[in-house]
Formats: sequence, structure tokens, C-alpha cells
Amino acid sequence: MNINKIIIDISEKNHIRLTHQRKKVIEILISNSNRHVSAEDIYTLIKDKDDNIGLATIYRTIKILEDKGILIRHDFGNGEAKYEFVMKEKEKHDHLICKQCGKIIEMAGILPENLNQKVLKEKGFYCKEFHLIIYGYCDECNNVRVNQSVHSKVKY
Amino acid sequence: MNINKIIIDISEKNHIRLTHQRKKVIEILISNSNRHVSAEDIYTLIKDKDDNIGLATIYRTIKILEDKGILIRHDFGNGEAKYEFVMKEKEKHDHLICKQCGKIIEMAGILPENLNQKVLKEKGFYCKEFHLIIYGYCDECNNVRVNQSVHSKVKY
DNA sequence: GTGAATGCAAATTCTTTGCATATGA
DNA sequence: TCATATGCAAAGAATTTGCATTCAC
Repeated sequence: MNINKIIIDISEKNHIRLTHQRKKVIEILISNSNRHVSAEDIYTLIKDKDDNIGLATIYRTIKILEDKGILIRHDFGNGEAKYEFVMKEKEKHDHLICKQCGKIIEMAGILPENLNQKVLKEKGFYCKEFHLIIYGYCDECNNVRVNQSVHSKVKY
Repeated sequence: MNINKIIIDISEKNHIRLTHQRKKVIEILISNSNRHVSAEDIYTLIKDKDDNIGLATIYRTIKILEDKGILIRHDFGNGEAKYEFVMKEKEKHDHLICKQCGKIIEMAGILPENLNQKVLKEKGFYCKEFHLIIYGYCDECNNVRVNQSVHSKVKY
């Protein structure tokens, strides 16, 4: 199935009117589904292809796709939302973020299998999406840390 | 241990110079440690007590407390950071957020015990903080959803 | 043809920063 | 005393909105 067919498929299944701009946004999202992209990223990637689009349109499109569950929004805590295209085939994964260098490492299979039932039973809550972010230190940064001192003596 | 003593304790342990404003911020955080408060919330709560403080000071204080690990920052995806005072005694918990009404339910004991070792072994990553947010539907909203139709026919 | 989408610029919201003044240790 | 914190207002960054124009169906 080529990318054009996939896009048409998405738009029809989700009742999204397919404009030139929306097509471009979805195209970029699909071809970058291995990354986390911001609205600005999408904007730049489209501009790079000598295509014109307004940032506002991107924000509006993103919101629709998110509503439809086609796009997952991540807040990694730097004040900029990142988006990830949902591929059925792709394994769900969580994110490890280094507090020192900001690197994001993906890791799958962290959460237990039976979480949905557990949460439903205990809290009457129907789980749809699990967002687990683990903050800590990656290997390299941790080595630097232990060589220096972990507890800063800096006076504020 | 009264609240004043606790605040002095925090400031000394963490080498934070104790100003009138910082005292106020910490005081508000402690007395609202059962909630998630934003910078604006803290500002309003202090103003309500007929005390004066600048928003900038609150942001600066928050940043220090977060650096010191006294405060946990949560990004719940509405563009506003929320903070939670860390009480040693308080059990760590995760958050269930209803996609419909926005309600936040706290739940403890979701994550497995041995995560630190697992992540370290698999990815060489040293875990410090676990932020698990589960998006879904609370009991009430889910009832409404199943009575209506789950899939919107609205054309965008 | 017509209601809905777009682009632009202006408006909003949250957060940060520069600088003169005030203050805690 | 004196480095550091504060308040204010201005700057920044991300996102949203109003409105005239354009476009998909």
C-alpha cells in the first residue's frame, strides 16, 4: 500500500476532508513516524520541500488527528509538544529521558500486561493510552556524575 | 514539627537562602501537597493571604525547588506545568486523566517493583523518577460514551 | 455553489530575563 | 557589608483565534 493510499484511507475512515495541506502534514508524519516531531518541525519539513503551509494550519490539523487517535501527543517537559504517528504494527514503547543531556531513549515492555483490568477494577477507569516517562541519567552522564559529586554545594 | 521548622529544615538541608517570598512559596506548597498546583495557583494563593509576591519570583523559586528534588513537575498536556510537593511519607502515585472531563485520579502501586534494575540492565539507564500518566475515560464519562456512539460521525 | 479550510497577523498564555532596588546572612 | 533575591515590565516561545480569501466535495 503506497503512502497516498494510506493517507486517503486515514481520511475516509476518520471523516477528515482531505485538503492539500492536510495531506502534506500526514505525509510528513508518516515518513517521520520513527521520530517525535513538533509543530515547528512539521512546518520546517514541509517548507523544506518547497511547499507552502501556515503554522496555524498545522496546529489545526494536529488537533484533529490527535482527537481521532491518529497522533499521540507527548509532553516531555520542555514546553513544546511532540507528536508521534500511531502505527498499528509498531510496538508501544515508553521513554527514558536523561536529566543531564536530554537524550530520549525508547524502551518497550516496561509496563505489565494486565494493567487495563487492574486499573478498571480498582478505580473504574477505562485505560486508552499509557504515557510513561522515566527521568534519570543515561550511562555516559551518570559516569560524569559519580566522578564529580552528586550533591551540589552551590548556594542559591 | 511545625511548618516553620520544616521550611527552615528544607532550606538548610538544600542550601537555599530563606527569603520571605521563598518561605511563602514553600508554605503554600506544603499546605497544598495533596493537590497539583501551577505557578499561577501559588501566586493567587499567596495574594489571597494579602501577601505580595511577583510571579517571576515564583517561577524562580519553583525552578530551584525542582532542581533540588523537593518539587515534582507534571506536564498534564494543557500547556501549564503543575507542581507537587514531595513528601517522603506520601506514597508515590501515578495519574489517570479522563479525556472527557479532565478529572485526575491518583493511583498507587501500578508500576512493578523491580523497574529500576530492569531498565538499568536493558538500557544502562539510571531511573530517578517515574511519571506514568494513563489517559482514558472515568466511570461516569464512559457511561455517557457508550450511550452515545463512540465513533463520531462529525465531518471535519 | 457552499460550507469548511487556509493564511496571515494579531492575540493569548505560560514562562523567562534584564535591570534597578531591596534584603538576608 | 555585599552577594544575591526581588519586582516590574518587557521579551520570548508555543499555541490559538478572527477574518477575508480560497478550495474540496
